[in-house]
Amino acid sequence: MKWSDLDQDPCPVARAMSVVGDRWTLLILREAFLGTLRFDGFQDRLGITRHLLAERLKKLEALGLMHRTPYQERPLRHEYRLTPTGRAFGPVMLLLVDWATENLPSDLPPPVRVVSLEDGREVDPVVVDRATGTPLTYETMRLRRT
Amino acid sequence: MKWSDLDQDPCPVARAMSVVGDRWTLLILREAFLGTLRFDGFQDRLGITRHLLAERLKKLEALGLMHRTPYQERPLRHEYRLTPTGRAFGPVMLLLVDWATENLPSDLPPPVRVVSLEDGREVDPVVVDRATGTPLTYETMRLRRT
DNA sequence: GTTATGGGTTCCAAATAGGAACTTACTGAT
DNA sequence: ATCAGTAAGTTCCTATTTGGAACCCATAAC
Repeated sequence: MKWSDLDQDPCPVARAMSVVGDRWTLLILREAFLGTLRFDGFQDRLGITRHLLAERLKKLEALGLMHRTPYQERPLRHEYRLTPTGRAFGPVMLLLVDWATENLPSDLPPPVRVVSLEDGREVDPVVVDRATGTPLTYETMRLRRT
Repeated sequence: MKWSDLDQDPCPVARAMSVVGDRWTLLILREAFLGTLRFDGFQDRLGITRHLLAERLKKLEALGLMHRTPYQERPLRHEYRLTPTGRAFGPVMLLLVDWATENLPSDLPPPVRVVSLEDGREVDPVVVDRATGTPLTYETMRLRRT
């Protein structure tokens, strides 16, 4: 299997990995969700090399998670924003944060949290089935080959 | 930032990336959720090199997502199973599958799906707040630096 | 004794990542 | 007019990871 063709794989897990399986990409998305818009903003926050940052942003644009739009001309400068596809990744990011917080221990307090826009309180996510409302966990569901 | 220290980072997104940010690891977890138990089972299914598979399994064991137990002695042979931490990754995997299916198009039908153990029907996941039941999307929540 | 099975390790080439300097196109200050 | 600064990259070179194949070991089966 070639890494570069992973985004064409029929398996959604493989296509998801073409996004989150690249070094740095998840952190770039974190910054985007936190409101970072510009190339140097990502670079300063993450300490990623400019070279890789340019590549990752290009790939995220190609995959449709981010888009680049000019915020000024002369000199031409662009900003990077999440597309609807990128924003739809929000719940996945939330679940990743929740899972890592609960399952990969750290002695330092987390420098980010997810808050409700309604009341500003930290959210406590649970995945349920849309139709029945049943919580979906390893105990109530299975991945199956079709 | 050193890649090898990512699992010690105070940010849960960084710690999550230490799991899903390695090449192959998400696919290894997919196979584990599908029921694969043995080294050669993973290797046959994925076409990963034995070298990398051994490394990834070691890392997943070290991070606490999988554990290795003997299923026979003479000759000693082990199988790999998800730990509670690994099984807790189930809802994240489910959300990743759902997001990729909806947002990263493929012309071929997906070779896996997630079904309910109760009625066998394909699940339709939605993330809600445990206390209020409010759906959690980009429109109702934000990641914040603390 | 030879072949097969399961679970690895070793070796080397190829691809990817990291670090630093360089480039382009301006703006604003001296 | 020159110099420093800003924003967004690109280039070059080295270090680390990955990919591919072969090799190793213990045992069982033919």
